[in-house]
Amino acid sequence: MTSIRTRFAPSPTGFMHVGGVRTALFAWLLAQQSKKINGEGTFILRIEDTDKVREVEGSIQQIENSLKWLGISWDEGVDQGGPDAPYKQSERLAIYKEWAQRLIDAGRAYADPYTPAELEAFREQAKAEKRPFLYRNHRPENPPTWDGTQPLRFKSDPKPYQWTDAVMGNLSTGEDAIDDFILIKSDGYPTYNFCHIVDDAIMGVTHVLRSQEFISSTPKFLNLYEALEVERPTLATLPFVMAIDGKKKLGKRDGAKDILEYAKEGYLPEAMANFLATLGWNDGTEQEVFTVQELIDAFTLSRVQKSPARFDEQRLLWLNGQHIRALSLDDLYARVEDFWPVVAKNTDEAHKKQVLALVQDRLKTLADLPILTEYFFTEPSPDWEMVSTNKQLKKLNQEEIVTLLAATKAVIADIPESDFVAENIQDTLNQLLETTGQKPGILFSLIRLAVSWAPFSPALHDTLATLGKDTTLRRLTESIESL
RNA sequence: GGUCUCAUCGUCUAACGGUUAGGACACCAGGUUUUCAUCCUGGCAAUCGGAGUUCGAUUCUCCGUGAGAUCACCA
Repeated sequence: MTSIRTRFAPSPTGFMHVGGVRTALFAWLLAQQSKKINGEGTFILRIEDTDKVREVEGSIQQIENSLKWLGISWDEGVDQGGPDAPYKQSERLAIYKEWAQRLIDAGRAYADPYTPAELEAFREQAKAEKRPFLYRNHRPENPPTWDGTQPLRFKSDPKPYQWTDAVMGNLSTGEDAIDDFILIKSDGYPTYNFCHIVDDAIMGVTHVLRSQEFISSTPKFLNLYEALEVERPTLATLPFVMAIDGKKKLGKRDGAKDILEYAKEGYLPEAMANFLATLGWNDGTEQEVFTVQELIDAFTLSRVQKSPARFDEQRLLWLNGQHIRALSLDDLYARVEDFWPVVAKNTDEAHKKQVLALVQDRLKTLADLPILTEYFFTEPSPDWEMVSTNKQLKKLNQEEIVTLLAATKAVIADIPESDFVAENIQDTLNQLLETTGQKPGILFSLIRLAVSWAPFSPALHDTLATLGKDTTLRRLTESIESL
């Protein structure tokens, strides 16, 4: 494998959604793989800001933050430079002008003399005659010298194309797909169609990954590569990521979320990377859960799916749980810093870690932490409806409840402070089961509610051990008194 | 409308032309002495339709059908 150079080239028009991030991820994986195999591999972050109208303030920062969150770093790019700096297209206008001049000199570009109204008339005429509109059918015979105030058009060489796409396989089109498109707009900025090809050539990009919507523009690009006499990179067209319920491609207008929203919702970046990578790609084995390193090793363009995939949040949620459980306690602790319930604010690290260990298996997202742990940090309010609506406990009358809780208090109080650990508590409670003649479903459920007043909690003996002897006794007392 | 692309369980997918069409998510049932979750076991569930090629098509070809993309001085 030769050394791979890939790039991610977003336009700064807002936040990043999952579709865009997946394209970046695949390109990055390819570069990392190349780095690993032969020591060389480059991932470039280039900003395509040639549409000043659609540009959104702060987008570049947002894009960088999104990539960083996912663990994607770039070797060359806007904020850190590189051999082909600048990496912002609005700062490269002179380069595009120079390349455009080459095309003009070679007779492959000309000034567009028509007004927008005239163009519109051509279009309507074509529509009325039910034939496709092609600008080249109206190519002016003696175009004016280009002075930068008119758009500069590519003089295309229409012909059928056949090419191989690294994902889609063999593709072909007829000559109708080729037209005289605009290279440089009348505002002096180049179009995407032109400048991305120039930049990819200058930057030595070997693999161009982009989403499916560009597939029908590819023949135009092929035509331009020839006119520019530059080598064509490997083209890889990724299928769309579709909206969850609909059949439309996932876009900002169709409810696509900012990737950073998922961070706020408690998703792990490695889970998101795993999810995005396996959305439309698999390594041919039955492995479902991948670390980022495993993805780097296993990724191949040839195994990317040709058909669009739907964004399945259930699967993302499951993967997130898998990755949370794979974390060491210390690592998890570092990640949940912003997710503790506010009442845990002044709790010491040791206790928080103890609680965290108990709920690690129960977290689907980091944001589940408060509901799972709040009662460890603050006194819960007794809610006897939880007992009266419980299908096992509702048979108990008030007297029985008091008797059982009082008995529990007594045996708990008998455990020496220094022996108040899960194992001993379990033994004690098991004995209590025998002396009271109760089933675990009744006695344990009652105790669990009396000390936590939570809809669910970890194993009872673990919960009590973590609460500590004093707290356990206090809550039992409070619960009895509140009855 | 022109051009182009795609098509296996509800979803994500596996299957060098030969498999009882496999796995995962979700869902359902059972188990792990309370709950929730984890974990384990089992269950439900698919090759868009029609021709052809072949001893044999999920797989190759053609025609339909369905879905999507694109036809900008947006990227």
